Amino acid sequence: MPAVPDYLRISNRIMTEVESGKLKPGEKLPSIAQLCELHQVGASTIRQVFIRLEALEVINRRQGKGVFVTDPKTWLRKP
Amino acid sequence: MPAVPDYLRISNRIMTEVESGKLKPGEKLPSIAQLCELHQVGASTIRQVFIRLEALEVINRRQGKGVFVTDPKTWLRKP
DNA sequence: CCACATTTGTCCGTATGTATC
DNA sequence: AGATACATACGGACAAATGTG
Repeated sequence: MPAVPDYLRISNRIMTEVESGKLKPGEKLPSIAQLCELHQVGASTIRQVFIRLEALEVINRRQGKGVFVTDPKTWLRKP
Repeated sequence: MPAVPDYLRISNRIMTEVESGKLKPGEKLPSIAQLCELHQVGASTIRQVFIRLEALEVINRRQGKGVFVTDPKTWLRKP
């Protein structure tokens, strides 16, 4: 078993990319299908990523439109 | 379709029960099988609940042992 | 208005692995 | 060894919102 499961690895990677400026607030993430292809995982795994990132307020999901990145300043994190 | 999906409804319910004292910090949640029975959902839905609650640091999952509640004071929330 | 494609949303069942008791 | 319980991932089915023509 991997030390870090896919859904956590991908979540952390996305958060890092936003913090580094590679992904900017307001920007739309690739579609689920594209993320599946990119990370070589199933759609259900991407869904776990989204549930986690949404809980932390890192992303904003809009049915039919896409998934958008928020500003790191609004993320939920430890004090 | 329900205004609030199962995984959110159940997540919120658990958080409310901890805040109200019905569930105490350190306490073990019912098993996945029991939660499925209790809420009449599949195990995959309970998993979504756990992923969300873990992101918010409301629970602590320990493989083979169980899922334990944390103290509301340590939860991630909006300032 | 309608038809269609795209995209996200939700839920389920199953297979397999790993830790604990 | 066996039972229990959590962990991860996958694929399928259907719903709902959006945009385009």
